[in-house]
Amino acid sequence: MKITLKDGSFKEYENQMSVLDIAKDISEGLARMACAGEINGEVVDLRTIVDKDVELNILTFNDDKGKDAFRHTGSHILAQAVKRLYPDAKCAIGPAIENGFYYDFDMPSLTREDLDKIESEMKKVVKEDVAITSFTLPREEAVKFMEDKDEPYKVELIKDLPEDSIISFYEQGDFTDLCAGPHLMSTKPVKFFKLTSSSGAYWRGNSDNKMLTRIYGTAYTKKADLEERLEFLENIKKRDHNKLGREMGLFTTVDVIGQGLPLLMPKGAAMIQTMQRWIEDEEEKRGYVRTKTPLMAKKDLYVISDHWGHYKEGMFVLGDEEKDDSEVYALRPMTCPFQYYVYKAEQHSYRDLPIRYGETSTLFRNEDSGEMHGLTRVRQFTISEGHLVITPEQVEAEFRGCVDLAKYCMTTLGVQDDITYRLSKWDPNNQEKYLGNAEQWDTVQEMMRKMLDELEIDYTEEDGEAAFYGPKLDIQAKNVYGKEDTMITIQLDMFLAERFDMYYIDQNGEKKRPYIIHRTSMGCYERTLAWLIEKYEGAFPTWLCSEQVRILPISEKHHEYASKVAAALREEGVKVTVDERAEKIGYKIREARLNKLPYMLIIGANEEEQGTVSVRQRGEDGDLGSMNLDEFVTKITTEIKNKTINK
RNA sequence: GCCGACGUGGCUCAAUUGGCAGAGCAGCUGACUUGUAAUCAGCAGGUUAUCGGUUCAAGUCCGAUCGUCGGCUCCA
Repeated sequence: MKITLKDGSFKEYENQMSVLDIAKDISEGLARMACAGEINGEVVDLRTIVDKDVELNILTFNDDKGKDAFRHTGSHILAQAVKRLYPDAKCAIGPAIENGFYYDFDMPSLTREDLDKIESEMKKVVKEDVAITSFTLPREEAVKFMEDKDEPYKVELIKDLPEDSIISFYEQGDFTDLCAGPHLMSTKPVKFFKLTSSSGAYWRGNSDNKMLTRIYGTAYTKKADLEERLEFLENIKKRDHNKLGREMGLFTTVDVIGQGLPLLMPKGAAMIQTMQRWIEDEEEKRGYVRTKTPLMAKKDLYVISDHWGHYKEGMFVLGDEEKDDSEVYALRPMTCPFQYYVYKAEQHSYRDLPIRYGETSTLFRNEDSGEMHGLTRVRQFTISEGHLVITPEQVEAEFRGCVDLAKYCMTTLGVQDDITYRLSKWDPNNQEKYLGNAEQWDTVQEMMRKMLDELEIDYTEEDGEAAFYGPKLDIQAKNVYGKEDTMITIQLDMFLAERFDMYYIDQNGEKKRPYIIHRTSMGCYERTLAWLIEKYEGAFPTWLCSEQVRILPISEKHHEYASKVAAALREEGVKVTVDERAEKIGYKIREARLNKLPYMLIIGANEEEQGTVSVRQRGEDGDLGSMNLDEFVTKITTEIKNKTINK
């Protein structure tokens, strides 16, 4: 047989061989590093026997899939250690994940001390160099096998597989697990690992099921890599918006005000106001008209839109349905129907369309108590929400316009490389969650896919992420911990116009249903602020800073000139303060640097005499030397006007 | 909502494991009038998240509530 390798070279063998043996034949070094194989693009075990011509790639820890195999073995070592220490624990599942692995057990919750003990036991397992072997059983015997071991979760998993399945197992010493593999040949290579945390997790990710105990860990082939990872985890805490944003005085929370209700402090509010003014002006340039609609409405409105049916639990409802149904109101969780009634207040011709409504819109959503997080998941938030009422012919151009605006926003904020696009589709296996039928969904999803392809946008597709009234293009970003959030959304809605009886009069004088695009330009301002804090570690682009320049007079003698400089800058719209405290210049500079201000102007006798300012930029080597005042004013106003992203 | 950890001046942390709540930074007052990352001195700041319990005695032990965090579930 002929084995073609990744580099194009090939090897010929007379007899069948395992992937590992082929690796050994290539080099002993490669065999030592091998975690798995890849045959014709499919991941296989090192034990897999090759008996015909194939393309073969040996995967090591340097390959993502090799990493997964390595860490998957890590999760089995964890399970073996847990079963030794807690024989009553029942195993559920234990996959490799990005940056590590986890394993779910049905067992009492664990403390950090427990994790340390498990870690020590894992070290023993590794040291024992336990050989890992695999075997298969027919489904029925596999069920019996796991029943005998009293592993009910495994039994359930096997029973879910087709009747005629051959079930594969991996065995390492006193531990055997149901597992599709691949795995390393022994426990020995998994030397450098750490159990990072434990938490609760529902069996099969369903909140109706029992909560299991999940243990998270990570593993590396080199000690230095593990240390680097742990150090990284320690360091990102410093950028966490929830810590840094509070430290910097951007926002705070108060127990008696309540969960998910952050207070934006003057510095944070100033930043959000800057973004809001920018977006509102930009939208106006792009043909948006503004509405200002109520923050609450009678429940009847939400009944028409069917939000009442889908999300009543998530709304802040005022009044008592039992007592007097006509007096039941709810704080608005979205703006759509309000803007629809703005549309409906007048009759529209096809000539009026597209109509682009925008509103800086404060919304209220009664999120579950465990969901709230800093500024990213809150109960009251503000988005630049918009609804485009359009004819079917305009869908493509308007969708393109929305994407363009979104991209413009991301680029201006300097985060264009940190985002991914997701086409959020309905869940065909859960149709009752959505309006309309399969045919309608297929049509509109296909329409979106086509538009995205034409725009050459690289996107993923995901089932079950759509709104109940239509598919979405979601622009996603990850926070410092790698957790993903939606920053911007563009949604194609094919049902609500019908429900609200919206129409326009076409060329023939007939009533027609418009399409509606729901979209945000700046998603949630709070969430965007959080994202910027983490992205820039608090050192924001100048145009976004609540304090762009701080003037530092050397002594009291220069206060007058300092105020003159401040006035000149303020006149040009620069956000400037003067530090008039009787402190040494070194002290003032230190503080301004810790505050991550973009510019400091140091002012003393020299500057006053020559009508200059001594400019210091944020960062190391920030000293820009002496500049004429006019020169600096031009520099900073240009920077602000151009929304320059300075490093 | 579920599992777990945590909650001490504005911030960061102490309090010898149940025995007088304390320090640094920040703040205020005064002196110093300063040239590119911390001048000195003094003052003030607390019902230890809240409520209840155990105890001669509670920041410390127990319970409830509120909040924060790590996850799960959810996210129009």
